[in-house]
Amino acid sequence: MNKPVPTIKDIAARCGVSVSTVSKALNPQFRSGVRDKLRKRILREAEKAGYRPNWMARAMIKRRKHIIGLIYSGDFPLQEGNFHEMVSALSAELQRAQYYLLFLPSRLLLEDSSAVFERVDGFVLLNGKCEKEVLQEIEEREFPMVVLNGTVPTTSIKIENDDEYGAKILTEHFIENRHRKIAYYIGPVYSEKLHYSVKRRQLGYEEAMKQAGLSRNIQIITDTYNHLAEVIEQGGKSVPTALMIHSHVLAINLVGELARRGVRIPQQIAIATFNDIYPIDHLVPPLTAVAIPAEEMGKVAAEQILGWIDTPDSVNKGQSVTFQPTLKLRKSSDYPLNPSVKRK
Amino acid sequence: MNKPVPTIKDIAARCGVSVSTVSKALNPQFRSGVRDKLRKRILREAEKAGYRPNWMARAMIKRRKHIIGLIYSGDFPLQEGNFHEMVSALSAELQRAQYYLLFLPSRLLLEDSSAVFERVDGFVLLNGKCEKEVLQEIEEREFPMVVLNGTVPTTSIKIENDDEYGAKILTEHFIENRHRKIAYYIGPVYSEKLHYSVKRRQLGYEEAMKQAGLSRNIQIITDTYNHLAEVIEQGGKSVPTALMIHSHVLAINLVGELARRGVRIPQQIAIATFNDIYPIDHLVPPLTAVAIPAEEMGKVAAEQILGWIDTPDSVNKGQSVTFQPTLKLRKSSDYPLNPSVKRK
DNA sequence: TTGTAGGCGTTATCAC
DNA sequence: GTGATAACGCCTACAA
Repeated sequence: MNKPVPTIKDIAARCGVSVSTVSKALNPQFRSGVRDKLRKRILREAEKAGYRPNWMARAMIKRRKHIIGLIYSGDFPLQEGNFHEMVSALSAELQRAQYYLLFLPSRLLLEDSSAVFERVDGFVLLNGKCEKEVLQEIEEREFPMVVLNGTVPTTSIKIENDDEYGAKILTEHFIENRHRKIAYYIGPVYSEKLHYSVKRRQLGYEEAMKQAGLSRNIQIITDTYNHLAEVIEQGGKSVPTALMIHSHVLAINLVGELARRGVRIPQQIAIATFNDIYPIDHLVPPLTAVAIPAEEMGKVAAEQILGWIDTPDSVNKGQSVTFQPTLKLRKSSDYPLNPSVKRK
Repeated sequence: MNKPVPTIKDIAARCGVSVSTVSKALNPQFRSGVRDKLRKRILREAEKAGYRPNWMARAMIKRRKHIIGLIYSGDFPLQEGNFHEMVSALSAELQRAQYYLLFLPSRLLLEDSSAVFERVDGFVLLNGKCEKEVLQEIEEREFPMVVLNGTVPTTSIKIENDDEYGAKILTEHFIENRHRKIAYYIGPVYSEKLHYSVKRRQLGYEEAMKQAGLSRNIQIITDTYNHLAEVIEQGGKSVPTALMIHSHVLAINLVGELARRGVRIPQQIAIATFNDIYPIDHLVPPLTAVAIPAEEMGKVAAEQILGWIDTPDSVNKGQSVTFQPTLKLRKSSDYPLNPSVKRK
């Protein structure tokens, strides 16, 4: 805590040169401007002394704080478990450029926005949830902002995941395995406002079904998982043979219930869901899932925000980078159905 | 983004005084040193111009970055849902002192600790999980650190929750309601390493049982929830009438299963658990739970770390502030048993 | 009570 | 290729 940190002055003194020479030697931007031999000597000396540039002094001159504000609002998205991977990749990538993340519950911005704006060079908005006033101020001030994994009415850069596509390839996977009675299970609908991903996935599902000529088999299920399990156990003509489940939480509950009833997965019912996160691959059987490239998304978010900060003029505001999710195939859906065989 | 921000110089010019006078007027530490009338004029002018002190310039002189590192390691504690409340309160309290939180996955510290140390005035360690090397370096450098809600071998200040006490008052609540067959349900034990709270809560439970002369009724259940529900449904002499459940996740699963089987809660079995978080009070029936004062803990963490930073000498290292949880009584345990009535 | 001047650690400008 | 010197915005002895 109290060790005297060597400054550029100390290094200069040790090498018998001036501070400006040391500064030039240290900053690679001045390719020339200092003799190669001298530069090496200075670098060695700096290394030896454990010199580290004082970022505050640097920030003051460059007007760069090297800090990005990570905004999130409301409760932590507990169920949306890709949060951790995304932010982890984001912070790792930022660190490579010596940038760090400031923790910003959006309330902080509501209360004293100036103090926040003063401290950051830009924002990453998590999950795309944010109060309107905050968004508006960011846009007005023309602050760099990247929206990570969410939809929000803004002209900032957006990093998105193609939910529709994910549902489509998942449905197609079932179709390839010769399933025809494929349903989309979204669980009981308690409120009018569904998470936007519910609709997106439905679109992909319906598109795949239509393309396969299965429009008439489109079925959206809103049962409780207990009841649905009962229905599946009893079987019958209208009971689906494959289930695309909206949330992994719902999937886990249903699988547990089916297991209790002795329903075999995937033989009696093939199952797959979204978000490839723990404990999905530890269930019996492990669950097939649409995985979003969370790390990649975090990384790209970092690149985008840094790009905007570095060259504000050449930034393409309002653009969105969309990622294609992939299918993690596991036991729960691994059962090619033979359509010629009648199922009870 | 590009508006010229007024500096102390501008204010000085407008008032026709020197910068140092403005500085004195602005900093309340110089109670005297400037005429009251002049100070007011300067303050008014500063207000009018929308002056805000440049925190970087200030930080450079004062050697305070006004930034606290929030360290967390490994995966996000999905199940430990008090995270959000704690951090929210922490950041709100820090903001009042113009301090902000830097997001620090502990990996960042492993990779380039100097860069991190340079940027913060102290640390808050979340959930008490952290790599040894990191902890060691923090201690060596004598950096202020507060451990929030976790046990960790360190000499820093700790903010803890008295888990043992929580289990005790919960058990006593059952006892007051004339239960005698009170069990502690911890769920299937998959690995050798149990979360430390499992043991802590067990201690509190056993103590309360002993004090009530119920030592012989102590029962730790490690069934799956499906099987336990079956046992409860069938009833019998050895089946408990009250259940303290270690995790709210387990509780939710069990309650769902019991409901499916038509077991009445709390009449047939009284239930209570830990962590008073969503959706515990939305279940049917709402669940009694031991609530930890998450917000209070976050707030105190802020106070402690700020105190350490402000007056490093007077800090009581190694101290721990322990909070008493409280019982949130709800329907799931609200059923005074009459011991004279034989239960099936 | 007020102002002057030096310094915090760095980078940028312009002489040499 | 190198080195004074002036910023950056603020704080704080110390002098007036």
